[in-house]
Amino acid sequence: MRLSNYFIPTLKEDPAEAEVISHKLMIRAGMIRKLAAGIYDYLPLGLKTLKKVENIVREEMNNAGAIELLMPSVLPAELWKESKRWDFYGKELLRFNDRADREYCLGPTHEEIITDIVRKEIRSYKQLPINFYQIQTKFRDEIRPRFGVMRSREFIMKDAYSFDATDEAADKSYWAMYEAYNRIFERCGLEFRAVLADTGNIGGSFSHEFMVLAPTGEDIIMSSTDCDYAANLELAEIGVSDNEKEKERPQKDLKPINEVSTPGMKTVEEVAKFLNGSDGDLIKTLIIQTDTEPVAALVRGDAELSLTKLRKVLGAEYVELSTPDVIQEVTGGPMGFSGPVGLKKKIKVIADKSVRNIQNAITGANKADMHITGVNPGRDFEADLYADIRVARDGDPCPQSNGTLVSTRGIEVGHVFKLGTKYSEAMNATFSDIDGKEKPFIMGCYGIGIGRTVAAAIEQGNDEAGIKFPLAIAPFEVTLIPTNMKNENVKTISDDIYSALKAIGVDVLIDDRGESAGIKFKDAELTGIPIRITVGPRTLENGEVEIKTRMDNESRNVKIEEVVSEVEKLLL
RNA sequence: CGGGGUGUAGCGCAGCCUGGUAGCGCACUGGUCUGGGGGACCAGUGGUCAUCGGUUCAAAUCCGGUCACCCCGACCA
Repeated sequence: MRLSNYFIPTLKEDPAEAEVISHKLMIRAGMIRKLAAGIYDYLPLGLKTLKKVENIVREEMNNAGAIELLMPSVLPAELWKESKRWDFYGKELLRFNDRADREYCLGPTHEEIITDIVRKEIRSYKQLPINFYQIQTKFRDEIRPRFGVMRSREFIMKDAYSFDATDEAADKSYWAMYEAYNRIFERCGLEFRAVLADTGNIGGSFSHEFMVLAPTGEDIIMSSTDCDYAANLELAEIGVSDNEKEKERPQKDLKPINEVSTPGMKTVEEVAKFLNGSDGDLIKTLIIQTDTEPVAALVRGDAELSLTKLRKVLGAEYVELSTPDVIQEVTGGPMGFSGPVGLKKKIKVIADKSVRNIQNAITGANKADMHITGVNPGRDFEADLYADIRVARDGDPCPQSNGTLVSTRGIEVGHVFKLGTKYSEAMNATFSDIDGKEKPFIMGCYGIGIGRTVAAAIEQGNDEAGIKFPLAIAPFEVTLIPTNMKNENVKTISDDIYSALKAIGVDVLIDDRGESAGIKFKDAELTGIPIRITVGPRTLENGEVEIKTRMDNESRNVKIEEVVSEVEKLLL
């Protein structure tokens, strides 16, 4: 490509609207422009990068046996009503009506649509397994889009859906995708990690997220120091700690319970300080609303309740913090003074396992401005269940080895789910099995955010000068810079090298603008093209040109005749 | 949806408090020089000051409504 015939509108200054580095750099490098909140134009350079990622994804999906198709992005309401997600998906689903007042939405994901295709077309177990995928624009009306294409409303996603006859076969499909994802992100040149994840409102039985490691990531990953255990913070399990192992806890000095006045003190810190205790001496009692009934969740004062873990423990669809009204009704006291002793209503009490061995704890008294000291689990109240319901922290024991958990930040670029029969049952999608019986398909779904992968690569690779793209997904492999377009020798040799590289299939951009060398260098660095060849009178005197690699910013001079073979070596 | 903020030339910003000539840097156009790190000089182009209304002799500036965008939070494949 000749830059004089191309379009890369770079910017010298950071755009005011951008906050994170990838967003700033994508705008500055002329890859994207914003059209509306969370909606972006991909300019040529951005599109080119996107296509590189898409091609890697497409190749690996095809290798893994998945079959590409394309579904519409405007979807009729009927299918969404069948799966009940028309009601459950909420405001993230952008809905509208056509001229005949029929209801539609813009597709945020396509489980319903693919299930409809499969139930109409696949009759027999003999046609299974089958895995369809597409690379397509999605729309999710995010509450708060941000960080450019990392969390946009309209975005390009690769989504795949597997259909199997048996649970074992479905597991096989799942792990095949898991492996394909590993290859995809490896080929993209990213540092990433697959971690256990929550299934969220897609539903299903288990899932992994593929996280690109970056300090600016929105997600927190807990991983073990001694084994390969890694999970999203919200559901990272906590191993049994030493003090939890002691079944025979010392029964000394159990104090009687005692009501004390704690005027106006609602937070753990305030109460602990007032009563000369530490945060860990408190048992925090949270009243949680579930699908069916309110429950009390107990965690140590220095810990944080994980709603995700609680939801799993309860087997509930939804859990959320109760409103003050419900708290008053259930506990008899106002918000901020709840405790497990003397609850007004008999409700289920779920305690974190770390609560069991707290002695002489402080809890709310279920009365305004009152707390109780000397509370002992087992003596003063009994939990219906002790379980792991708190959020893991750095240094917590690993659930699978003797290691400890450490936190890292990541950007979720892919997610694989084993769905089971959630959609096939809801939509009556069945096949005839070998025994002649109609059975629902066992499904899996697998997503990759294409644009987000590009942004994540930039978050991972950048410096003061701009982007450092991994070779595989860089918009161009090589940029060729003639430092002075008025110098005939420079021009001729540049053109020769350009033609030679093109002839062997190298994706090369020649900066044949009449700009000064400085501007060309700045743009080359900003756009992150991995290999830069500089042709200028200085090195030409010795019959040489300069080769510089963007990733390590190392440069050296090579003979003109050797440029092509040197580039070939770098591309290997 | 709650809290905060911003809208002035293509981009980044000043001017607003204290009402009276719309300004700076970059970019852009023409020219001369320069030619390995966003170069210099000369001459230019470009704005309904988001929008609607109010106050005033006079509004970018003061007041109110609306819209858009950004940040924090809750939320989130």
